[in-house]
Amino acid sequence: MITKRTDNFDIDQICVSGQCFRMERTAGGTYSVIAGDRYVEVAQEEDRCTFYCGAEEFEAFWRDYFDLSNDYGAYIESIDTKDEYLRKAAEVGSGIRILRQDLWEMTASFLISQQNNITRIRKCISNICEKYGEKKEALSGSTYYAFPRPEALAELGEDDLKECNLGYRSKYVVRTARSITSGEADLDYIRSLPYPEAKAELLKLYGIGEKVADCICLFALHELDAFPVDTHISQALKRHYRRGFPKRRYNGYRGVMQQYIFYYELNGKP
DNA sequence: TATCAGGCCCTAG
DNA sequence: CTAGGGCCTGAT
Repeated sequence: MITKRTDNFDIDQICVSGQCFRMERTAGGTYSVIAGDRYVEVAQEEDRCTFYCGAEEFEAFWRDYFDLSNDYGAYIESIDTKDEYLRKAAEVGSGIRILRQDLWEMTASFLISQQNNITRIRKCISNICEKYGEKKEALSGSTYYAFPRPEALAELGEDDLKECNLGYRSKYVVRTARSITSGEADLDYIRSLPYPEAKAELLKLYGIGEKVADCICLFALHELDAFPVDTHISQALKRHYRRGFPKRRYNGYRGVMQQYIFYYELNGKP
């Protein structure tokens, strides 16, 4: 295990922010995090976090995963002092980080997320992992399931994932998995592209529209300019930004502001 | 019973 | 190009 001082980092806020679906509070008050085929537990007290993994693994993977080398205080300080709504939202969600998650896992996860609620999204993903993912054992001895590779889902029938409660999204996931294994879509290539081109490639996949593509860009490709607009964000923007959200002001990190607003709308209000 | 939840696809006009 | 119906499923 390794303990780090962490500013503007709140593991609970990250957990409920809705960008990751395989992080949860454990009985012991720590958080379990599954990313691809990796697993770690995190405990936080104030501004000190303990990661239950070796120092090498922390440096090689989890530091980047949690975006710990980035200065979110600077993002928050840049907010327009006259924009009380955004300042409040950022204050409430100041511990949020934009994680660097796996591209395939985010693609499948946000295909599932559409017209769906977070509780059920988590359930769907957990079902898929248990049915098609590799069973693994953590250092602590607890077992978990890795997220299945595209190959494992590509061979299914289009409706087979309905058994995992995906409903009509089943064919979206299966067809997209097939596009990837067939080489029709190349995730390594997409990863190498700048934001607009990467988004355009993602939009070619069956079941991926504007909102889902932006979520994938933000949470997997770490394109901080991606600004996913869902029903909640859309309503918040109408209420607080009649003349449109000042995207220009936050050029380069608009997606961070989107997350503060999203978190505030869903979890921040009394 | 109807509506909605972190949309997208497809078809008409 | 824009509007609108249909789609799985569970919660309210």
